[in-house]
Amino acid sequence: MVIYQFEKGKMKCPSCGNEEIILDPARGELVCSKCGLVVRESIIDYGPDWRSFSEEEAAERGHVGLPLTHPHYGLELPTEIGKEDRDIYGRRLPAERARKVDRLRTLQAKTKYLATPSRSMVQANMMINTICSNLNLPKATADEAFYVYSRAVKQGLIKGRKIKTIIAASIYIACRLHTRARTLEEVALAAGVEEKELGKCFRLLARKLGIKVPPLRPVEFIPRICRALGLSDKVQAKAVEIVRKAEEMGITAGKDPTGVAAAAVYIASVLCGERRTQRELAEVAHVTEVTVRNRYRELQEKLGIKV
DNA sequence: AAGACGAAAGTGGTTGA
DNA sequence: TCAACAACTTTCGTCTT
Repeated sequence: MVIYQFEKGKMKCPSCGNEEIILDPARGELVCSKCGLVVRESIIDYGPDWRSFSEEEAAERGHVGLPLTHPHYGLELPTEIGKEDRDIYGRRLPAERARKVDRLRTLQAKTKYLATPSRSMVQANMMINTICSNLNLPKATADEAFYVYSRAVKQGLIKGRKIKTIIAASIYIACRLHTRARTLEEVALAAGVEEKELGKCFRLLARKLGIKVPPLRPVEFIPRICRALGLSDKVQAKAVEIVRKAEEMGITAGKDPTGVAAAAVYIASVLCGERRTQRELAEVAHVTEVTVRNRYRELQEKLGIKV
């Protein structure tokens, strides 16, 4: 994701009117080529900073940059008005000034209290971070999850439900939004909640918060399946190619994406001479051999692949 | 003997009346 | 709310390597 797109000729130097503005990537600044004026600063590319050769790689590697949210309530260093009515030189303040300062002090104490997050929010944030790190999710995804969770709290979706389940659902939604595929099963296990409950809660949150959750795609699972079975990049690339064709033909809709991914990897492993058994594929993809087989057969028939 | 294959029956979730 | 439906799972017998 590039949040700032620089195009030549689209910008003018406010100082000299020069239209050639150049980007200094090291400093993150746009600079006028003539007079050197910094036209724009703090330009940050939140996209990946490695080259990636496939969509999955891009997804795996696209976790660069600071998180865009700051759910660290109560952790920042506060500025406080001192207790004594003295200026920086240690002189007593005049009575009128002292009254004002005192008033400010009182106000600050109140706002500080208001700005302090509730204990439960801090706890929720900690829980989210713990679960996310167990799932090997980057900080940015954990922050997204916290954001979803806090919206759920604001909308009063918590009462009557277990907090843990809402948290798990928030994490699951964050995964989907960040295309870092995790199954309901995995998130449920990591959070210690029932998968069924999690599914219900996930749908509820998505609906009530109006979050459009992009559908799970088989490609998101391929790198992890390949890694689990020690398969080469070649197999991975082949599997991606197969899935992409299948998607184009519309034969993946409505099918369990993990099953499709497993079948594609199975075919790819055979084609590349790194054969794994259907059983192995089924195991790492958490589906049955039969499902692998059915998808495999479909892919083979519809794509005309001979194994 | 292990792996692959496929049929049959059961299960949980979605959809539309 | 209920029935129909598609997809997935379990189970099991047979075929292939």
